[in-house]
Amino acid sequence: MLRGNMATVDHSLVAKLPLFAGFGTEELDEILREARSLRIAKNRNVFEQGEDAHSFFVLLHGHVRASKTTPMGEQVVVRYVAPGETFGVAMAIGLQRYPATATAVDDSVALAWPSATWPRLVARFPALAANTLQTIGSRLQETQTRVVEMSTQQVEQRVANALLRLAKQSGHKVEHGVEIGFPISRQDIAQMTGTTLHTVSRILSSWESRGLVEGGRQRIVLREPHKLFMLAEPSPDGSEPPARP
Amino acid sequence: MLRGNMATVDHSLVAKLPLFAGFGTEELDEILREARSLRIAKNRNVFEQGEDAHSFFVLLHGHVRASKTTPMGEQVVVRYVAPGETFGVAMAIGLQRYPATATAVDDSVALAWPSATWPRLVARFPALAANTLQTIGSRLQETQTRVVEMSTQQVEQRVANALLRLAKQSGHKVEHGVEIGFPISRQDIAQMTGTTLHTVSRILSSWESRGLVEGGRQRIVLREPHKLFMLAEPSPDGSEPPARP
DNA sequence: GCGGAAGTTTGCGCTGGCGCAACAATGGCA
DNA sequence: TGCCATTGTTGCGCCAGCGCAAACTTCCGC
Repeated sequence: MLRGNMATVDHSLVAKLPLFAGFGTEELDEILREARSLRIAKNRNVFEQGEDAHSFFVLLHGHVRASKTTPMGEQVVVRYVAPGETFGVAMAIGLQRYPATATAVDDSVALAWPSATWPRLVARFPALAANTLQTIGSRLQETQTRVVEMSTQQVEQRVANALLRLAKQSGHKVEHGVEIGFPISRQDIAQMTGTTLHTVSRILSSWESRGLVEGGRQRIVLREPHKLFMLAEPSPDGSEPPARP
Repeated sequence: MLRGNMATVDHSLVAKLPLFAGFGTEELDEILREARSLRIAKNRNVFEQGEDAHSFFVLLHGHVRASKTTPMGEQVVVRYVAPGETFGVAMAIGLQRYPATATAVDDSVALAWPSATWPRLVARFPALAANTLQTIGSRLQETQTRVVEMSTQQVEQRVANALLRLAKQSGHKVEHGVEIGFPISRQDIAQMTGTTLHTVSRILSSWESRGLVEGGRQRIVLREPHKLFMLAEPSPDGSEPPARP
């Protein structure tokens, strides 16, 4: 079954989504009635950069990578979407087209609303706009943090930060540490941190030899998150002179 | 006069702000009644990173720089605020504290609302949330563009892009080109592009010798915006192989 | 008009990380 | 089971841009 109606969706799960914070059962039903659910097979695109923003989504299962391609053909990973998060909300922020490509990195399931329903839903449930504002605000924060890191940190620190963030978002405990909950290549990490897969590979190799992480094909386990954290965090020990007195 | 009521503010100007798009005169009055206007002398902070987010602002005159300081004491310029733009909207996106420091780079005037009024205003005028959503969405776009640039471009291209953006936002025509409309140092540009003031200085010197720009103390005139644009734009001529086939 | 602070320019040497290249390991699929 | 495509590893040389340092210029306050 590729598409279904909402009767098949776990209601108690949907009710917990940030997007629907503060909504009652009836309101929820009214909103969900407009959505369809869809499966996305691993490595398929949900939508592509530049495409008309026909729908917005909430991810229910799986993981989705949002990436941008430059005119030169280089790719940059914008973020990974975890279950419960919204994506493709271009229309809500005033865009006619998707600014990035969304690719399932695992078999995934999402709810989809036609973008055209957004204005009506917002008019009827103003809290939707407020909730989305919080979400987009958080994303802005994260993106700015990334800019700061890229401006001030070395590659090794950036990679450490990226992995810690992924582990926090989508990590699950395994025998010897925390494993990133979806397939991710050296290339992907490079595209998240503004470096090359070669450099990422070297860094991970070095970490592996020190017992900090354990790697595999598209697979990373953090064995010593605390040590990684120390690597990531530039210690403000020696008092740096403020640049602008 | 440091603080005044709204009677002194040019009404036709305020009515054009994106934040108040679609508002009628009476609604506008009701909102403006809650604001106070304030002057900020050049080089004074409107608020500081980490400080309690007591107010949000709309800039009426002047220019404000938003910057973040890392634990190591390094500064990164997040953006420059031009007249008409909102800033310090931390509360609206769910933050208790300002995530950055706002500094007037010129004598400036702003409207200020206590953050506590935001929930009430939004409840009364849902369009406020929608408008703010658009604004924050645009900012997210810009910040992501910056991430992409920092990931894929050389320093020279990034500086060119930064200057072109500043010129578009706050440039005014002068005899021999377009001048950035506020004082900006090499250091500032370095902090916008993730490099050092030395490198920026070298680049600008090189450009100046080629007649592309004209520099001065805290002053930059773009004499050949089009040539700068060509420098900034990585030409996708030779077809680059797509990284992810 | 003078002195000092802030901003800018420029030379020099060094290095983090990139680009290239070759090879190895892994997993999917026939 | 064996082949092939994808992904990962590693050595080597190079260079864009950083860090340091010194000198110069402009502006501002006294």
